[in-house]
Amino acid sequence: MTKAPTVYDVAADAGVSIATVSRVLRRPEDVRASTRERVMDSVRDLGYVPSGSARGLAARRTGALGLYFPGFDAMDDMGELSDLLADASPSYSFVDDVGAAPESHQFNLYFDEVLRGAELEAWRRGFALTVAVGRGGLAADAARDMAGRVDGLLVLAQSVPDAALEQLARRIPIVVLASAAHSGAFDSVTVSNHEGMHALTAHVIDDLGIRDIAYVAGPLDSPDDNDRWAGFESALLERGMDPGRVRLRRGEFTRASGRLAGAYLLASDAMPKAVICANDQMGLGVLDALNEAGIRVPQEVVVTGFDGIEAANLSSPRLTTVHQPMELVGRAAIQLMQRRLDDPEAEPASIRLPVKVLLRESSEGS
Amino acid sequence: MTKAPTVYDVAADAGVSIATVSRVLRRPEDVRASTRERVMDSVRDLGYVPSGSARGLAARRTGALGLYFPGFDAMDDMGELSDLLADASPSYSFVDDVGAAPESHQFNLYFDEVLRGAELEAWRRGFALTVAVGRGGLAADAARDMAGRVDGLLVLAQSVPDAALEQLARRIPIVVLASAAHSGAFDSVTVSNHEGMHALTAHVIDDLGIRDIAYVAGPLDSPDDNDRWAGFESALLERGMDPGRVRLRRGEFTRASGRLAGAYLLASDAMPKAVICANDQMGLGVLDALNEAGIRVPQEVVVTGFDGIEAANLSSPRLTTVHQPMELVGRAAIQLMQRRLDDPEAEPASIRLPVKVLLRESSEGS
DNA sequence: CTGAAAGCGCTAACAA
DNA sequence: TTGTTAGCGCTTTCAG
Repeated sequence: MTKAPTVYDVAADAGVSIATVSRVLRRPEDVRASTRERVMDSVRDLGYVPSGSARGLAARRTGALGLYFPGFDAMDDMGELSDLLADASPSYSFVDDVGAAPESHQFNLYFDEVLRGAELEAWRRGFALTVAVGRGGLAADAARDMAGRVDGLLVLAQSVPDAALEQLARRIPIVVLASAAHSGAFDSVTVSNHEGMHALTAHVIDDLGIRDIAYVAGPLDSPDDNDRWAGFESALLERGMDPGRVRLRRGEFTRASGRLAGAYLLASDAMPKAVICANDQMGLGVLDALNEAGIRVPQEVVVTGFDGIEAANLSSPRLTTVHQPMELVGRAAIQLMQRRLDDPEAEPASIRLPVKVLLRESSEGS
Repeated sequence: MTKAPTVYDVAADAGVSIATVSRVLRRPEDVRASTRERVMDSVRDLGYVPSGSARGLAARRTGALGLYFPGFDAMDDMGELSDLLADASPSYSFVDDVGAAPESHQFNLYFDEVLRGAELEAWRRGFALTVAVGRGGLAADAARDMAGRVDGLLVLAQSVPDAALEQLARRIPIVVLASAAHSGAFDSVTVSNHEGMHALTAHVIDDLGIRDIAYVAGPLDSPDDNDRWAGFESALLERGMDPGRVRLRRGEFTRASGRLAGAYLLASDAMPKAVICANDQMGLGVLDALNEAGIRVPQEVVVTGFDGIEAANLSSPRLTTVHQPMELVGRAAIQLMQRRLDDPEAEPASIRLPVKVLLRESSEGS
């Protein structure tokens, strides 16, 4: 790390001007082959690495896109680095984990997959991807900082205050994920929550012939939850059923709250023939409660989830669910961003991605 | 997106010099309160967002760290954006998923968790995190591009050719993840693969009293696999057992290859009393094979994995395994980076993180 | 095809 | 405490 070589060093070494060095790197075909090779040799010899900052400043584009998410749960603090370096801790330990059943936070999975899709698509288009996860009340600041270093920002719905978002939008393009709310102002990507739940509900009623249904909803302030309920509701209404008479439990989108909901239903006079849950975690929780009570799924009760997380595929019975293409959400968002970067004047567009109803053992059983 | 305001605009609006604007943003306490407020008002009014590039260029630090990983599996191509915008596709579809059992790629999980840890720790220290996943042969180029835009680079072992890495190291600090190979030259973070496997093996032999053991290894070129085998081997040697006589199967770290290994063992004359696998995926595959054959685990055969992925916690029976703290790997790497940034002359350090042997139903059963 | 020169927007001495 | 003034390293006309 002596002193990073610059265009000047390369130019001097190759006996050309800095403009030529720049050209060789950006538009090689505009430079005579012999010159180009001379420059490339110098680049290699000196170990030249172009400064992203300088390039970004001069070209007025950073070549990076940003992905901003609201925060995860708080995490355990880890030991200080000094301890680790001192090798003070044992290199392994035993844990009696028999009977345990830790819960992974659903939000992480969502983030992971969206990120993966965004990263892939960004890479294919030659962008770097910078990620940030907001914590506490500094969302606006963090987002602003990020906005200063990227060419465009992908933001998960509700992770940044609206006012701040509009401010940022004056500087760089914004694409909002998982929210049609802003659809007038921003490009956005959503999934067919409503349609998916509607289709699943219709299947349960029409194909399985079940009309005695309980619904396990999520938090009131979740747009996803609202959309899903609306899809459920409309399916009932279309069939002349009264949504108001459905046994409704509200959970926190967690497995624990699903288990609670399941317990509640078990304690009631009669179990419904189907329990439709607003997400997989809660569906798995209901499954837990039912399994423990010895109720057979799906013979006695059908259970369904929503999201299509991996765990829903590993439960017994495997959980029927509606899969949302999280990875595609990330990819589509980048595509939208590219479009806007290419044509800043385009009308704000909204992509709604299709979902897949995955019929599995928790509803289709013998 | 009319025209992004700059320090000059803010300065003019607030009636101060650009230096003062800069100060208000960087070291607010060096500016008189009244002035500071005047500037802040202008910042707000104009919607000023500092340019990361300009800042990075002038300060010679970008405030970002990079995380570079080797590529995932190829991904399906998605429809073109135009199709999605045209809303040509149905908003949902049904899939008969009964009996299916898709496999998720273990590597993704690893990446996700390391990333999460790195992001958290970076954020706490005021760094942005830029991620890149290498594909194909362009690893060196991608890494170089990244190196130009960050203050330090975290690189997963073997994701970048050694020669390229050394070149980059002349420009910015490098921290290598999951490899002690480079330990002389770079800061690095590893986990106690050897010790973990050793401890697990010792448990099987000493506590469970099993000496008839089969081993399912991973690919030959995996450093992780080598370390784990070495741990296994040493445990045997210490007890006067001959590793050469162990039934050894080599898999691809995938569930499918584990299932194959299981089938092979089933077809042999006599099943061993324990099958120790070099990772969880293969352990789960072995479990699959045994379950299908009606062999009781752990009563007839004990099965163990390595990694501690979520799926190993959801299988039946739940898989005994050695958990590696992937999230901590990410966090520790950032801590090491910080240390080097603070003191470029420090000796290269290597952190080895402890693992946890998780004893679960696949080994501890009644 | 190549060179000269003018910035890009900000930070950091150094003065005042 | 605040202003002046150099650059930071690169891209990009515009000439030649």
